[in-house]
Amino acid sequence: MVNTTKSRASRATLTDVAAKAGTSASTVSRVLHGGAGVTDELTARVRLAASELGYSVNRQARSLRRGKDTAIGVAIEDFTIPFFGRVVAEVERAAHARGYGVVITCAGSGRSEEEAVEPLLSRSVAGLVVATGTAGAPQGYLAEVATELPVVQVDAPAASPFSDAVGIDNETAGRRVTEHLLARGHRRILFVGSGPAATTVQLRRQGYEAAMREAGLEPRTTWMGYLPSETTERAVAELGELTSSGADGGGITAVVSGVARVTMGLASAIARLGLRDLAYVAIDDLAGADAFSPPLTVLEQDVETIGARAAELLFARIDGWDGPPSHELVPLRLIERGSGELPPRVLSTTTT
Amino acid sequence: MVNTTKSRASRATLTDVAAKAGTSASTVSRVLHGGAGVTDELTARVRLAASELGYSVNRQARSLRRGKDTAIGVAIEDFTIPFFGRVVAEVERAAHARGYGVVITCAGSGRSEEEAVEPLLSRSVAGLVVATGTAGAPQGYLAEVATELPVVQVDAPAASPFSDAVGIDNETAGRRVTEHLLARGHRRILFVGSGPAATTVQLRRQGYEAAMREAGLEPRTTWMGYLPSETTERAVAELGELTSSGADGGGITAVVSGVARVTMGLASAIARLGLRDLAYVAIDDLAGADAFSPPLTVLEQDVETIGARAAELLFARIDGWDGPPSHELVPLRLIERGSGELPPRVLSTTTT
DNA sequence: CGGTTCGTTGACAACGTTTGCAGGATGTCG
DNA sequence: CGACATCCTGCAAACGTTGTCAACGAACCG
Repeated sequence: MVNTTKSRASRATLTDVAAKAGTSASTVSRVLHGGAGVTDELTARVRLAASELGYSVNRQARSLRRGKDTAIGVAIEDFTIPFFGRVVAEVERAAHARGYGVVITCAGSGRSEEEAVEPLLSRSVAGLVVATGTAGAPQGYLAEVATELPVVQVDAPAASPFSDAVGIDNETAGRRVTEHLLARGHRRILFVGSGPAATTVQLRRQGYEAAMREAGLEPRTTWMGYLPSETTERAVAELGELTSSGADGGGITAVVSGVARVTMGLASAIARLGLRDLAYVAIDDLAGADAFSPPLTVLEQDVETIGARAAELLFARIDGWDGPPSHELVPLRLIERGSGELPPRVLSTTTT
Repeated sequence: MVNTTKSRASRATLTDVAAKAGTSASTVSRVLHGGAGVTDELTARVRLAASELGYSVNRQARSLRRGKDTAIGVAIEDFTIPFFGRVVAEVERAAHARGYGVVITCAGSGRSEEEAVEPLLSRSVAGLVVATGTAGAPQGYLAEVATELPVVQVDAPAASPFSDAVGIDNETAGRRVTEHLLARGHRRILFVGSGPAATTVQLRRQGYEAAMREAGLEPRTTWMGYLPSETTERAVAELGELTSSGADGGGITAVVSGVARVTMGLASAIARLGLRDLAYVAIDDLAGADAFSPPLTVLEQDVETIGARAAELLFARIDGWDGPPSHELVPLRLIERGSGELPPRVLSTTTT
């Protein structure tokens, strides 16, 4: 009763609840968290007092005492990319279900790994989900962090000796889309990536190249910009030439987009250039892919499963599981919508 | 030196630094945070010791002591929606620049406002960015929170008496896209929204209706699903009928998409139905809008500015600014890409 | 040369929670 | 009826930081 006036100003504390229930803070803590070993009658009294005061735990104090926060950290390369947003959504859902908070940080755009992750570590997060796969290889610092803290990498370019990872088999992805086009008779297929720095894209390209070489064909790769507009401009400038008969005896008849980032711009360029007979397959699904004409054939990765598995692995580690580092691969699904099933364009100089 | 072995196991503490520098924790705190009133020589010694030990502050302890965390909370309706991802990116950038962390929570999908925000409040965040505008009106709980804590609402349906808000003028948005179509001769224009519950969409519809009535025309509204696939199915079923001559003497010749959520599905349906002469304008820009055929005319809101201003307002409040609640409106920009500039379709029963 | 003032530093308490430990009460068995 | 075990509860310390307060030394002025 003595605290009633005060507790209006700020949040009610354990001591407030204890006073109201006529007991001690320790017991209140036990009732609300520990659970066991308290009389039913007292438990009820404490519960009542707590709910009347609208008590909820002060997590700073708890974390300070325990040395670990009931929160996980999520480091994302770029929040504006839909892939990462979907990962965040899944991870947040899992965390919330377990009473964990989610602290985020952006790991892209020139920040060092250390600079990006420090705000998370200084909060003693219980674990880390790191999704910077398209940015580059994991650096030394993250390995160091992983020795003290569970870390799960999403969309990691390769298995890590120091942390769990969830993602797709990027090389297989590159291979599958290429084989899809090869099976439909395409021979001159162009691979488009966002830039040589992104290791996941490099792996996808390796799959593409392997498939091409096995078919006795010459791979051809080009890089386009980070932003859709950059990609579009570049693609408009390049695609016109590339699709017409080239020096090597014929223009390309099909394009593989190696990463979502360039898919949009490429599609714009193809539409703008009126290349209606150019086959087009993209790795990563895209909202609105079936609004294109023709609707876009994509190799979809199950982002929700990736996010969910990442969270599951992380919480297993937090709960003390101590198996060897695992690298989970999530199945891919090719969605045939039309653009990837176009036959090779008949060359302008030949039959009918 | 005595702490060296220990500090390898966990993070170095103020006391560790103090011991190494041969001074007290208070002084180290002053050097590293307070700044003033310490000898240059001692300051240097402390700095050296801190960097050698790789010290970084334990924010739980600081927050516990200060009563406020150097972190802000961000409540988002749905992380998979690009709009919110972009807001998060901007807010995170601003927070990081000021040394603040960002704790996120999802406020959608059946969670009560209280349930969503509690994990943030129990961390004593210094302020809140709430972006749930498309979900519904702010409820009482948030108003209560806002009395104790700076709150900025993003994409808020209306000005709030209890918190700052940043967004667009939704009614004007609805009006502008409608007038754009009216100016091109359209008379039978359909407004499509995601559902009557979203108040921002309701406001946009009011703008649409006002413009229509002022032109002496009858507004027509329909609601479509949350997911693109739902919208597509519904739209395919409805649009065919609506665009052919109807009971009122003619089918619709133009469509307004009231919110990004349905734009994609609508575009898919239009493409699938082959309605090439149906004019189409959407509120909210969309990645890939210019890959559609014809490229999609949109009324774009400057999401980056919205996010940045939200952060600025919030930090101004955190710094103690105490002006009246403001409701900032961010300018809109109509991007004519083609789909909105199509002339009214000639009715199948008439001339030529 | 003594007194006062200022500048610099360290000791200490407190933030709210958790948890080991001890103490008290109750019940049971010898 | 006494002793011992069991169960429940409260006390107190600790987590790392910050900020108040006092103390110490030096410098300056009278």
